Amino acid sequence: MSSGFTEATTQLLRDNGVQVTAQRIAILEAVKDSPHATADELADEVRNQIGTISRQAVYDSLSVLVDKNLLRRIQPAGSAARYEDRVGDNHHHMICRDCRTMHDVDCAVDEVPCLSPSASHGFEIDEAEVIYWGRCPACQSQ
Amino acid sequence: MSSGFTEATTQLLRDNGVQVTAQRIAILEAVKDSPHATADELADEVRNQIGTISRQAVYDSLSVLVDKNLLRRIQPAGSAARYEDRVGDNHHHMICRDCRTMHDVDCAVDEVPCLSPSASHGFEIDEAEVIYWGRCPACQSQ
DNA sequence: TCATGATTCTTGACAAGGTCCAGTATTCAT
DNA sequence: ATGAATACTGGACCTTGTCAAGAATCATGA
Repeated sequence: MSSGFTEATTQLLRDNGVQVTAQRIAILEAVKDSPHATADELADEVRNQIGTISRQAVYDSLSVLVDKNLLRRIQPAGSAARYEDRVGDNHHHMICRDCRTMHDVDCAVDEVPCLSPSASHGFEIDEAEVIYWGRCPACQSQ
Repeated sequence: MSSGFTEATTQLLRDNGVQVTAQRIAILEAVKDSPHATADELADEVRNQIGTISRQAVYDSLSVLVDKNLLRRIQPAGSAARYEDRVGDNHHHMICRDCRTMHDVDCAVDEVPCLSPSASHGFEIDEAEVIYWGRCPACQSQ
């Protein structure tokens, strides 16, 4: 948005060994501005900022940023992948079945139990993804 | 498969207010035979049993059966929807990042905590979906 | 500051997984 | 047995995402 933001974002990319391009800066800032947006929504937002971007560049940038752990990808059942910049903590999501609104939720039982299923079958588990499904207050009152 | 199975399946459909058709019986039995299969895989299996079925009928049947709670749909990131007939208990899944094998896992912390996020934001939660991501023993030893 | 090579972006084709629609066939209740 | 309700078929279509080849951009050393 402002050049101040852009500068910080540039530094963030550099610090993480990601080549700096206008597209990547714009994508990263778009995700910050609207967490839980889809690739398509982000593309639209970026076009408002820098005029134009190809679909492929959106997907490429998002992949790189997810790989470098600057973004997190969430892929709820029945909808396109969504992205957020809140990384490094073990938080989960709550999604409304009707309007698909997504909210962040802190880990229910304090991080460790989240990674401990009752029987691991020899699996080496690195992530426990939790999604709470239900109805948001707005949709309940209808 | 055998007519004995078919009869039981017929009854199950009737008991749940689902109109009985050859396609639905075949779908339901295919899911029993191969849990965690995709719609496409199930279609193939059904074709082996009853000769032919349209793609649409597969999707329609699966939707009805999921709605009536005779099947459960699981939609892990990066792969097509999968179906299982183990319904009514609160079990979760563990998926190998490499080979995508899916295993059932009983609820980690005993059902109740699973449905209790730390802050519900007014949501009325009806399901906590948990997916453990990691690597299966086979893929670890490579 | 500029040339240079490496990386990234654009464009267009393609694929998987689902959905929509109109017409036909089946099932169920009377 | 028959008609109304429901389900199935086949084909077109949409969305989300990937692949590939050439053009543009970025980072580095001189």
